[in-house]
Amino acid sequence: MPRSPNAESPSGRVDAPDAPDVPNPGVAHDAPTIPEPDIRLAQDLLFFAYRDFTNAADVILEELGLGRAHHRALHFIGRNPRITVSDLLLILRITKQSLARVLGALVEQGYVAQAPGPDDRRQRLLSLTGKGAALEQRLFKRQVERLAPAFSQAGPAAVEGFRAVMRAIMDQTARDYMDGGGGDGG
Amino acid sequence: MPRSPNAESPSGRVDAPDAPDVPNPGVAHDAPTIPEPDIRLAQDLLFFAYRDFTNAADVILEELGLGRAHHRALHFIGRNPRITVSDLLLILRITKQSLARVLGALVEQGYVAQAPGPDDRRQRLLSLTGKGAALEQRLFKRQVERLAPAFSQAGPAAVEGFRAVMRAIMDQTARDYMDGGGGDGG
DNA sequence: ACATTAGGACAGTATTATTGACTCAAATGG
DNA sequence: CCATTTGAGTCAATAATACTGTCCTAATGT
Repeated sequence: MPRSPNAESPSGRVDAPDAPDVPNPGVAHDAPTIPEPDIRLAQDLLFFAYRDFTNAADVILEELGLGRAHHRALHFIGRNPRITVSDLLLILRITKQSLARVLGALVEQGYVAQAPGPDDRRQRLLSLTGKGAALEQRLFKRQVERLAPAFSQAGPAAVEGFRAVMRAIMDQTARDYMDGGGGDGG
Repeated sequence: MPRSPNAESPSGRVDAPDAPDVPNPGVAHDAPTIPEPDIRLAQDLLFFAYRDFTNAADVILEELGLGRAHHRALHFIGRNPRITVSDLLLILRITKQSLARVLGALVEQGYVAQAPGPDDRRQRLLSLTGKGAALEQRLFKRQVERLAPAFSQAGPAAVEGFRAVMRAIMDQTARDYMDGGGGDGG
Protein backbone atom coordinates (compact mmCIF):
# COMPACT_ATOMS: atom_id res chain seq x y z
CA MET A 1 0.00 0.00 0.00
CA PRO A 2 1.80 3.06 -1.19
CA ARG A 3 -0.11 5.85 0.40
CA SER A 4 -3.61 6.58 1.48
CA PRO A 5 -5.80 3.56 1.52
CA ASN A 6 -8.91 5.53 0.78
CA ALA A 7 -9.32 8.58 -1.33
CA GLU A 8 -12.31 9.88 0.48
CA SER A 9 -13.24 9.80 4.08
CA PRO A 10 -16.28 11.16 5.80
CA SER A 11 -15.04 13.97 7.93
CA GLY A 12 -16.40 15.57 11.01
CA ARG A 13 -16.84 19.25 10.42
CA VAL A 14 -18.95 19.04 7.32
CA ASP A 15 -20.74 22.29 6.77
CA ALA A 16 -22.27 21.61 3.43
CA PRO A 17 -22.29 24.54 1.06
CA ASP A 18 -24.70 23.82 -1.74
CA ALA A 19 -22.59 23.29 -4.79
CA PRO A 20 -23.03 25.96 -7.44
CA ASP A 21 -23.02 24.55 -10.92
CA VAL A 22 -21.41 21.24 -10.26
CA PRO A 23 -23.41 18.67 -12.17
CA ASN A 24 -22.10 15.18 -11.62
CA PRO A 25 -18.74 14.94 -9.99
CA GLY A 26 -16.42 12.67 -11.85
CA VAL A 27 -18.10 12.87 -15.20
CA ALA A 28 -17.94 15.85 -17.48
CA HIS A 29 -21.22 15.61 -19.29
CA ASP A 30 -21.21 18.66 -21.49
CA ALA A 31 -17.73 19.81 -20.67
CA PRO A 32 -15.77 21.34 -23.55
CA THR A 33 -13.38 18.37 -23.48
CA ILE A 34 -10.14 19.91 -22.26
CA PRO A 35 -7.36 19.18 -24.77
CA GLU A 36 -4.81 16.60 -23.68
CA PRO A 37 -1.84 19.01 -23.87
CA ASP A 38 -3.56 21.25 -21.34
CA ILE A 39 -3.84 18.38 -18.91
CA ARG A 40 -0.26 17.29 -19.55
CA LEU A 41 0.87 20.81 -18.82
CA ALA A 42 -1.12 20.87 -15.61
CA GLN A 43 0.51 17.64 -14.46
CA ASP A 44 3.92 19.21 -14.83
CA LEU A 45 2.82 22.44 -13.19
CA LEU A 46 1.49 20.61 -10.16
CA PHE A 47 4.63 18.53 -9.80
CA PHE A 48 7.13 21.36 -10.08
CA ALA A 49 5.18 24.03 -8.23
CA TYR A 50 4.39 21.75 -5.31
CA ARG A 51 7.93 20.46 -5.13
CA ASP A 52 9.46 23.91 -5.04
CA PHE A 53 6.81 25.26 -2.69
CA THR A 54 7.48 22.55 -0.14
CA ASN A 55 11.24 22.77 -0.63
CA ALA A 56 11.17 26.39 0.47
CA ALA A 57 11.07 25.57 4.17
CA ASP A 58 13.38 22.56 4.09
CA VAL A 59 16.53 24.40 5.10
CA ILE A 60 15.02 25.48 8.41
CA LEU A 61 13.49 22.08 9.05
CA GLU A 62 16.77 20.34 8.46
CA GLU A 63 18.53 22.63 10.90
CA LEU A 64 16.13 21.49 13.58
CA GLY A 65 16.07 17.85 12.63
CA LEU A 66 12.42 18.06 11.67
CA GLY A 67 10.73 16.94 8.49
CA ARG A 68 7.87 17.99 6.32
CA ALA A 69 5.44 15.93 8.29
CA HIS A 70 6.27 18.07 11.32
CA HIS A 71 5.75 21.20 9.25
CA ARG A 72 2.35 20.05 8.08
CA ALA A 73 1.24 19.27 11.61
CA LEU A 74 2.56 22.61 12.83
CA HIS A 75 0.74 24.39 10.04
CA PHE A 76 -2.65 22.83 10.64
CA ILE A 77 -2.43 23.11 14.41
CA GLY A 78 -1.52 26.77 14.00
CA ARG A 79 -4.49 27.32 11.78
CA ASN A 80 -6.84 25.37 14.04
CA PRO A 81 -5.94 26.08 17.65
CA ARG A 82 -7.36 23.60 20.14
CA ILE A 83 -7.95 21.05 17.39
CA THR A 84 -8.50 17.49 18.52
CA VAL A 85 -6.18 14.69 17.46
CA SER A 86 -9.05 13.06 15.56
CA ASP A 87 -9.79 16.18 13.55
CA LEU A 88 -6.12 16.65 12.74
CA LEU A 89 -6.01 13.06 11.50
CA LEU A 90 -8.97 13.74 9.23
CA ILE A 91 -7.22 16.72 7.71
CA LEU A 92 -3.87 15.06 7.19
CA ARG A 93 -5.34 11.70 6.22
CA ILE A 94 -2.60 9.70 7.83
CA THR A 95 -2.89 7.02 10.45
CA LYS A 96 -2.85 7.63 14.16
CA GLN A 97 0.53 5.95 14.39
CA SER A 98 2.07 8.13 11.72
CA LEU A 99 0.85 11.23 13.48
CA ALA A 100 1.91 9.95 16.89
CA ARG A 101 5.60 9.96 16.07
CA VAL A 102 5.49 13.44 14.58
CA LEU A 103 3.23 14.89 17.26
CA GLY A 104 5.26 13.27 20.01
CA ALA A 105 8.38 15.01 18.78
CA LEU A 106 6.63 18.36 18.54
CA VAL A 107 5.23 18.08 22.06
CA GLU A 108 8.49 16.80 23.50
CA GLN A 109 10.42 19.68 21.99
CA GLY A 110 7.92 22.23 23.23
CA TYR A 111 6.39 23.31 19.93
CA VAL A 112 2.92 21.97 20.64
CA ALA A 113 0.91 21.96 23.86
CA GLN A 114 -1.85 19.53 24.78
CA ALA A 115 -4.80 20.50 26.94
CA PRO A 116 -7.62 18.25 28.12
CA GLY A 117 -10.92 19.03 26.45
CA PRO A 118 -13.33 20.98 28.65
CA ASP A 119 -16.34 18.93 27.60
CA ASP A 120 -14.66 15.62 26.98
CA ARG A 121 -11.59 15.07 29.11
CA ARG A 122 -10.36 12.25 26.91
CA GLN A 123 -9.49 14.79 24.26
CA ARG A 124 -6.05 16.40 24.06
CA LEU A 125 -6.66 19.72 22.38
CA LEU A 126 -3.60 20.75 20.40
CA SER A 127 -2.24 24.28 20.17
CA LEU A 128 1.05 25.87 19.31
CA THR A 129 3.18 27.13 22.16
CA GLY A 130 4.99 30.44 21.82
CA LYS A 131 8.01 28.52 20.58
CA GLY A 132 5.83 26.59 18.14
CA ALA A 133 4.20 29.73 16.79
CA ALA A 134 7.61 31.32 16.36
CA LEU A 135 8.87 28.35 14.37
CA GLU A 136 5.73 28.24 12.29
CA GLN A 137 6.20 31.93 11.51
CA ARG A 138 9.76 31.28 10.40
CA LEU A 139 8.65 28.48 8.11
CA PHE A 140 5.73 30.51 6.87
CA LYS A 141 8.02 33.37 5.95
CA ARG A 142 9.99 31.12 3.64
CA GLN A 143 6.87 30.12 1.83
CA VAL A 144 5.75 33.74 1.62
CA GLU A 145 9.04 34.47 -0.08
CA ARG A 146 8.10 31.98 -2.74
CA LEU A 147 4.40 32.69 -3.05
CA ALA A 148 4.20 36.46 -2.70
CA PRO A 149 6.42 37.28 -5.68
CA ALA A 150 4.55 34.69 -7.71
CA PHE A 151 1.23 36.29 -6.84
CA SER A 152 2.45 39.81 -7.55
CA GLN A 153 3.90 38.78 -10.84
CA ALA A 154 0.83 36.88 -11.96
CA GLY A 155 -1.62 39.55 -10.84
CA PRO A 156 -4.87 39.45 -8.83
CA ALA A 157 -6.99 38.06 -11.64
CA ALA A 158 -4.59 35.15 -12.15
CA VAL A 159 -4.58 34.48 -8.41
CA GLU A 160 -8.37 34.32 -8.48
CA GLY A 161 -8.16 31.77 -11.27
CA PHE A 162 -5.49 29.82 -9.42
CA ARG A 163 -7.76 29.60 -6.40
CA ALA A 164 -10.77 28.51 -8.42
CA VAL A 165 -8.86 25.75 -10.19
CA MET A 166 -7.05 24.45 -7.11
CA ARG A 167 -10.27 24.40 -5.18
CA ALA A 168 -11.97 22.45 -7.93
CA ILE A 169 -9.17 19.89 -8.02
CA MET A 170 -9.50 18.82 -4.40
CA ASP A 171 -12.24 16.54 -3.06
CA GLN A 172 -15.45 17.71 -1.57
CA THR A 173 -14.20 16.80 1.89
CA ALA A 174 -11.29 19.20 1.57
CA ARG A 175 -13.53 21.93 0.16
CA ASP A 176 -15.83 21.46 3.11
CA TYR A 177 -12.92 21.83 5.48
CA MET A 178 -11.87 25.07 3.85
CA ASP A 179 -15.38 26.45 3.87
CA GLY A 180 -16.24 25.45 7.40
CA GLY A 181 -14.11 27.08 10.06
CA GLY A 182 -10.96 25.40 8.76
CA GLY A 183 -8.18 27.90 8.95
CA ASP A 184 -10.15 31.12 8.95
CA GLY A 185 -12.26 30.96 12.01
CA GLY A 186 -11.41 27.96 14.07
CA MET B 1 8.11 12.94 -0.93
CA PRO B 2 9.97 13.11 2.26
CA ARG B 3 12.69 15.50 1.42
CA SER B 4 15.36 16.76 -0.85
CA PRO B 5 18.71 17.82 0.44
CA ASN B 6 19.16 20.46 -2.14
CA ALA B 7 16.60 23.19 -2.02
CA GLU B 8 18.40 24.55 -5.07
CA SER B 9 17.33 28.12 -4.63
CA PRO B 10 17.02 30.58 -1.82
CA SER B 11 14.86 32.18 -4.44
CA GLY B 12 16.98 35.26 -4.93
CA ARG B 13 14.09 37.62 -5.23
CA VAL B 14 12.63 38.43 -1.87
CA ASP B 15 10.70 41.54 -1.11
CA ALA B 16 11.28 42.55 2.44
CA PRO B 17 8.14 43.31 4.42
CA ASP B 18 10.01 46.15 6.06
CA ALA B 19 10.50 47.97 2.80
CA PRO B 20 7.02 48.29 1.39
CA ASP B 21 6.79 50.84 -1.35
CA VAL B 22 10.18 50.65 -2.94
CA PRO B 23 9.83 50.32 -6.70
CA ASN B 24 11.67 47.30 -7.95
CA PRO B 25 13.34 47.91 -11.29
CA GLY B 26 14.48 44.35 -11.81
CA VAL B 27 11.18 42.54 -11.84
CA ALA B 28 7.77 43.46 -13.20
CA HIS B 29 6.72 45.95 -10.58
CA ASP B 30 6.64 46.16 -6.84
CA ALA B 31 4.48 43.78 -4.90
CA PRO B 32 1.35 45.20 -3.27
CA THR B 33 2.35 43.13 -0.23
CA ILE B 34 0.05 40.12 -0.49
CA PRO B 35 -2.10 39.84 2.66
CA GLU B 36 -1.20 36.99 4.98
CA PRO B 37 -4.63 35.30 4.72
CA ASP B 38 -4.13 34.99 0.98
CA ILE B 39 -0.86 33.17 1.51
CA ARG B 40 -2.38 30.97 4.21
CA LEU B 41 -5.17 30.06 1.84
CA ALA B 42 -2.67 29.22 -0.88
CA GLN B 43 -0.79 26.89 1.47
CA ASP B 44 -3.97 24.94 2.08
CA LEU B 45 -4.89 24.93 -1.60
CA LEU B 46 -1.51 23.53 -2.57
CA PHE B 47 -1.64 20.84 0.08
CA PHE B 48 -5.15 19.59 -0.66
CA ALA B 49 -5.09 19.95 -4.42
CA TYR B 50 -1.76 18.21 -4.79
CA ARG B 51 -2.76 15.45 -2.41
CA ASP B 52 -5.99 14.69 -4.22
CA PHE B 53 -4.42 15.05 -7.64
CA THR B 54 -1.77 12.47 -6.84
CA ASN B 55 -4.23 10.20 -5.06
CA ALA B 56 -6.24 9.89 -8.23
CA ALA B 57 -3.97 7.28 -9.77
CA ASP B 58 -3.18 5.37 -6.59
CA VAL B 59 -5.78 2.66 -7.05
CA ILE B 60 -4.23 1.51 -10.32
CA LEU B 61 -0.71 1.71 -8.97
CA GLU B 62 -1.62 -0.36 -5.98
CA GLU B 63 -3.11 -3.05 -8.20
CA LEU B 64 0.22 -3.39 -9.94
CA GLY B 65 2.38 -3.09 -6.86
CA LEU B 66 3.86 0.16 -8.09
CA GLY B 67 4.22 3.45 -6.25
CA ARG B 68 4.11 7.10 -7.04
CA ALA B 69 7.79 7.18 -7.81
CA HIS B 70 7.13 4.71 -10.63
CA HIS B 71 4.31 6.90 -11.89
CA ARG B 72 6.50 9.98 -11.94
CA ALA B 73 9.23 8.19 -13.86
CA LEU B 74 6.68 6.79 -16.30
CA HIS B 75 5.21 10.25 -16.79
CA PHE B 76 8.47 12.02 -17.54
CA ILE B 77 9.80 9.24 -19.74
CA GLY B 78 6.54 9.32 -21.66
CA ARG B 79 6.84 13.04 -22.13
CA ASN B 80 10.53 12.86 -23.07
CA PRO B 81 11.12 9.79 -25.19
CA ARG B 82 14.76 8.73 -25.47
CA ILE B 83 15.66 10.77 -22.41
CA THR B 84 18.99 9.94 -20.78
CA VAL B 85 19.19 8.73 -17.20
CA SER B 86 21.11 11.87 -16.26
CA ASP B 87 18.45 14.16 -17.65
CA LEU B 88 15.71 12.23 -15.91
CA LEU B 89 17.61 12.60 -12.65
CA LEU B 90 17.80 16.35 -13.17
CA ILE B 91 14.05 16.56 -13.65
CA LEU B 92 13.11 14.37 -10.71
CA ARG B 93 15.86 15.69 -8.45
CA ILE B 94 16.45 12.40 -6.74
CA THR B 95 19.65 10.41 -6.48
CA LYS B 96 20.80 7.81 -8.95
CA GLN B 97 20.16 5.10 -6.39
CA SER B 98 16.60 6.17 -5.78
CA LEU B 99 15.90 6.16 -9.47
CA ALA B 100 17.72 2.87 -10.00
CA ARG B 101 15.29 0.85 -7.93
CA VAL B 102 12.25 2.41 -9.58
CA LEU B 103 13.66 2.28 -13.09
CA GLY B 104 14.88 -1.27 -12.60
CA ALA B 105 11.37 -2.39 -11.74
CA LEU B 106 9.88 -0.58 -14.74
CA VAL B 107 12.40 -2.13 -17.14
CA GLU B 108 12.11 -5.55 -15.61
CA GLN B 109 8.35 -5.51 -15.92
CA GLY B 110 8.50 -4.32 -19.50
CA TYR B 111 7.15 -0.80 -19.08
CA VAL B 112 10.33 0.99 -20.08
CA ALA B 113 12.89 0.12 -22.78
CA GLN B 114 16.53 1.12 -22.82
CA ALA B 115 18.46 1.81 -26.00
CA PRO B 116 22.14 2.71 -26.33
CA GLY B 117 22.72 6.29 -27.40
CA PRO B 118 23.70 6.68 -31.04
CA ASP B 119 26.35 9.29 -30.32
CA ASP B 120 27.44 8.12 -26.92
CA ARG B 121 27.03 4.40 -26.42
CA ARG B 122 27.35 4.68 -22.67
CA GLN B 123 23.95 6.28 -22.55
CA ARG B 124 20.80 4.22 -22.08
CA LEU B 125 18.05 6.22 -23.70
CA LEU B 126 14.75 5.58 -21.97
CA SER B 127 11.41 5.20 -23.71
CA LEU B 128 8.06 3.69 -22.88
CA THR B 129 7.24 0.34 -24.40
CA GLY B 130 3.74 -0.30 -25.72
CA LYS B 131 2.88 -1.76 -22.37
CA GLY B 132 4.37 1.24 -20.60
CA ALA B 133 2.48 3.69 -22.79
CA ALA B 134 -0.72 1.79 -22.13
CA LEU B 135 -0.21 1.97 -18.39
CA GLU B 136 0.71 5.62 -18.55
CA GLN B 137 -2.50 6.25 -20.49
CA ARG B 138 -4.51 4.46 -17.84
CA LEU B 139 -2.93 6.53 -15.08
CA PHE B 140 -3.28 9.68 -17.11
CA LYS B 141 -6.97 9.03 -17.57
CA ARG B 142 -7.51 9.02 -13.84
CA GLN B 143 -5.89 12.38 -13.53
CA VAL B 144 -7.90 13.72 -16.43
CA GLU B 145 -11.00 12.70 -14.56
CA ARG B 146 -9.90 14.94 -11.74
CA LEU B 147 -8.48 17.84 -13.71
CA ALA B 148 -10.85 18.15 -16.65
CA PRO B 149 -14.01 18.79 -14.58
CA ALA B 150 -12.03 21.23 -12.47
CA PHE B 151 -10.92 23.12 -15.55
CA SER B 152 -14.39 23.14 -17.09
CA GLN B 153 -15.92 24.35 -13.89
CA ALA B 154 -13.38 27.08 -13.30
CA GLY B 155 -13.41 28.29 -16.89
CA PRO B 156 -10.64 29.15 -19.35
CA ALA B 157 -9.72 32.46 -17.76
CA ALA B 158 -9.24 30.81 -14.38
CA VAL B 159 -7.10 28.11 -15.99
CA GLU B 160 -4.91 30.79 -17.51
CA GLY B 161 -4.46 32.31 -14.08
CA PHE B 162 -3.77 28.92 -12.56
CA ARG B 163 -1.00 28.38 -15.08
CA ALA B 164 0.54 31.78 -14.53
CA VAL B 165 0.63 31.37 -10.76
CA MET B 166 1.90 27.79 -10.75
CA ARG B 167 4.60 28.69 -13.22
CA ALA B 168 5.68 31.60 -11.08
CA ILE B 169 5.89 29.41 -7.99
CA MET B 170 8.44 26.97 -9.39
CA ASP B 171 12.18 27.67 -9.77
CA GLN B 172 13.80 29.01 -12.84
CA THR B 173 15.26 25.57 -13.55
CA ALA B 174 11.81 24.06 -13.78
CA ARG B 175 10.52 26.92 -15.91
CA ASP B 176 13.44 26.42 -18.26
CA TYR B 177 12.61 22.75 -18.55
CA MET B 178 9.02 23.54 -19.42
CA ASP B 179 10.01 26.18 -21.95
CA GLY B 180 12.72 24.15 -23.58
CA GLY B 181 11.79 20.92 -25.27
CA GLY B 182 10.57 19.46 -21.97
CA GLY B 183 7.39 17.62 -22.60
CA ASP B 184 6.33 19.07 -25.91
CA GLY B 185 9.10 18.69 -28.32
CA GLY B 186 12.28 17.10 -27.18
C1' DA C 1 -22.79 -2.79 33.76
C1' DC C 2 -21.26 -2.52 29.14
C1' DA C 3 -20.09 -0.84 24.68
C1' DT C 4 -18.06 2.95 22.40
C1' DT C 5 -14.90 6.59 21.81
C1' DA C 6 -10.42 9.45 22.28
C1' DG C 7 -6.02 8.84 22.55
C1' DG C 8 -1.82 6.37 23.09
C1' DA C 9 1.56 2.46 22.66
C1' DC C 10 4.08 -1.65 20.76
C1' DA C 11 5.84 -4.46 17.06
C1' DG C 12 6.66 -5.18 12.43
C1' DT C 13 6.87 -3.77 7.48
C1' DA C 14 6.92 -0.99 2.99
C1' DT C 15 8.17 2.96 0.08
C1' DT C 16 10.93 6.42 -1.04
C1' DA C 17 14.52 8.75 -0.19
C1' DT C 18 19.57 9.55 1.40
C1' DT C 19 25.07 8.84 1.50
C1' DG C 20 29.40 6.76 0.24
C1' DA C 21 32.16 3.79 -2.26
C1' DC C 22 32.92 0.94 -5.98
C1' DT C 23 32.71 -1.27 -10.80
C1' DC C 24 32.59 -1.10 -15.80
C1' DA C 25 32.61 0.56 -20.28
C1' DA C 26 32.89 4.23 -23.35
C1' DA C 27 34.47 8.78 -24.47
C1' DT C 28 38.03 12.26 -24.29
C1' DG C 29 42.32 14.61 -24.16
C1' DG C 30 47.30 15.07 -23.39
C1' DC D 1 48.77 4.97 -26.03
C1' DC D 2 47.42 5.93 -21.61
C1' DA D 3 45.18 8.71 -17.99
C1' DT D 4 41.17 10.84 -16.81
C1' DT D 5 36.50 11.84 -16.99
C1' DT D 6 31.85 10.61 -17.72
C1' DG D 7 27.32 7.73 -18.02
C1' DA D 8 25.38 4.25 -15.87
C1' DG D 9 24.90 0.54 -12.66
C1' DT D 10 25.61 -1.58 -8.10
C1' DC D 11 26.35 -2.73 -3.04
C1' DA D 12 25.71 -1.57 1.76
C1' DA D 13 23.82 1.09 5.23
C1' DT D 14 20.51 4.51 6.95
C1' DA D 15 16.55 7.98 7.50
C1' DA D 16 11.79 9.73 7.09
C1' DT D 17 7.32 8.79 6.37
C1' DA D 18 3.94 5.95 5.97
C1' DC D 19 1.30 1.46 6.71
C1' DT D 20 -0.80 -2.78 9.39
C1' DG D 21 -2.54 -5.12 13.50
C1' DT D 22 -3.13 -5.46 18.23
C1' DC D 23 -3.57 -4.01 22.79
C1' DC D 24 -4.37 -0.61 26.60
C1' DT D 25 -6.41 3.24 29.53
C1' DA D 26 -9.69 6.47 30.65
C1' DA D 27 -13.77 8.89 29.89
C1' DT D 28 -18.51 8.83 27.76
C1' DG D 29 -22.95 7.37 27.01
C1' DT D 30 -26.76 4.26 27.08
